[in-house]
Amino acid sequence: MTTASPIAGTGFVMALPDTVRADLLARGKRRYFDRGQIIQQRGDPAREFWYVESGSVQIGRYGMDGRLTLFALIGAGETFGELAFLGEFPRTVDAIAGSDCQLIRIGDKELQSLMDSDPAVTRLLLKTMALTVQQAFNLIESSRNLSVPQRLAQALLQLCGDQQDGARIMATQQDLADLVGVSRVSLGKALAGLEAAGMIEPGYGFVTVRDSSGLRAVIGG
Amino acid sequence: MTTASPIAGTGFVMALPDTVRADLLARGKRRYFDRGQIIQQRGDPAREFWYVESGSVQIGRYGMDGRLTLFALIGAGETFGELAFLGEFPRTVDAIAGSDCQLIRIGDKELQSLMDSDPAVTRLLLKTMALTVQQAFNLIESSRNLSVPQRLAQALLQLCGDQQDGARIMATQQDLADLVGVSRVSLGKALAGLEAAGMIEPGYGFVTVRDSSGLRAVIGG
DNA sequence: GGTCAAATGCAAATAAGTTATCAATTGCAC
DNA sequence: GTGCAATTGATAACTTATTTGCATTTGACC
Repeated sequence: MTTASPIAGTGFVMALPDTVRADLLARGKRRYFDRGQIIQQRGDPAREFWYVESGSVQIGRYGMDGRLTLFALIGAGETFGELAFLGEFPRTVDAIAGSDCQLIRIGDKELQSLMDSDPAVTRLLLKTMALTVQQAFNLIESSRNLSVPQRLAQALLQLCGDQQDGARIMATQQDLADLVGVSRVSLGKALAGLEAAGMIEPGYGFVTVRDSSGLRAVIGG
Repeated sequence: MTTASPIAGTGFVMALPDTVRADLLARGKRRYFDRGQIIQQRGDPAREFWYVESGSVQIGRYGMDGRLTLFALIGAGETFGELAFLGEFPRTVDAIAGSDCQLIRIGDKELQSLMDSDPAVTRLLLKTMALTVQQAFNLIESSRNLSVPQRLAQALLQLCGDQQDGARIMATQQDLADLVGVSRVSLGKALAGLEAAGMIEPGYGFVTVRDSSGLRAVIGG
């Protein structure tokens, strides 16, 4: 599973110095969640944030009508939940395990230890959060000005991260539809279009990226 | 002019302790911008952020095709530009004076002095940014799940802030359309709907809010 | 008060996306 | 292999919003 999130998930931990990161991962408490299990809900007190060691997590909001507004698919190596934690307010988004997954909990104690081992951590957090806001702006802008195929291309590129062509994105069409913010029907059409252009190959529960530069071209023009 | 921004503008300065704020406002350097004048552009180095003393500022992105994606209308008492400044990256949004306005510049020196006079400022900044992200999420969610009249009601409520009924929002229908993210035609229809319900009165270059609780009801159901 | 640009109002044609169904396919568990 | 649930494919009616073009109104300025 290789994912890089559009927003809400960050490479904060990845950006840490090697020794600091190793120390964190060695000492952090691991927790396991089964697919579909709720990790956090809106309104919960934010006593920690999470590092995803394996598996994937869906970040979004489940409306009272069952509607899902998905903000991000968080993959291995990324963190989530630092916003409410650092902002000291209750969770404003729901998090659900997208697959069986293994997380490392970072609470006050661990964060303090992090800050002690590297004074630049505070600065890094600030930057990380500023970046998150920018990505949120990008999401708003693209949802207003780009067509569905363009937004899909954008989402696919973000999900396959730095991977070269051939990356397999583990997400159903419904997942992608929720992420892009359209119906499954519309997403299916967009997928078919990109497939016809030879840029991707849809599978059962996954999508394989064949021509990432082609996807970039779709967004551009 | 009374505006409270949907996102990108914050009450950071307003949240400061009285004496600290007074000190900042007394010592900060004022700059004046004429309506339509460019305050900052994407790509500019971010050497400061701004406090709006009077007037209003439009925050958004002007696409190469002339399209505008408006993220916020910043009014008096709010700040903007802290994201790129604190994140230490170039501006990612354009800022244009929405009316003749008077700003106070806060650069490294002023921020340092702020932090010296109140150690809680860093924490406050972090919270401020986390809140901004939440507001961005709200914007994304509502643009996906709410109808145009609902989004318009939401935008109007945010723009009139804590004002009681009777608040006059200085914004053209085109401004509102850019902010809500729809065409002027669609916005006009939504406005007409709210007017028919007696909640607002459209004017020439402004909108008067007559029944803010009615607007809230529109969003809710 | 006359002029002019900005802002608003209006209508038809067009485009885009959604909802609601139902059928076909895939892959896992037994 | 056989069931079975999850996923994908496909279609049609419907709703919503956009685009385009032009007419009208408003308010500032001379």
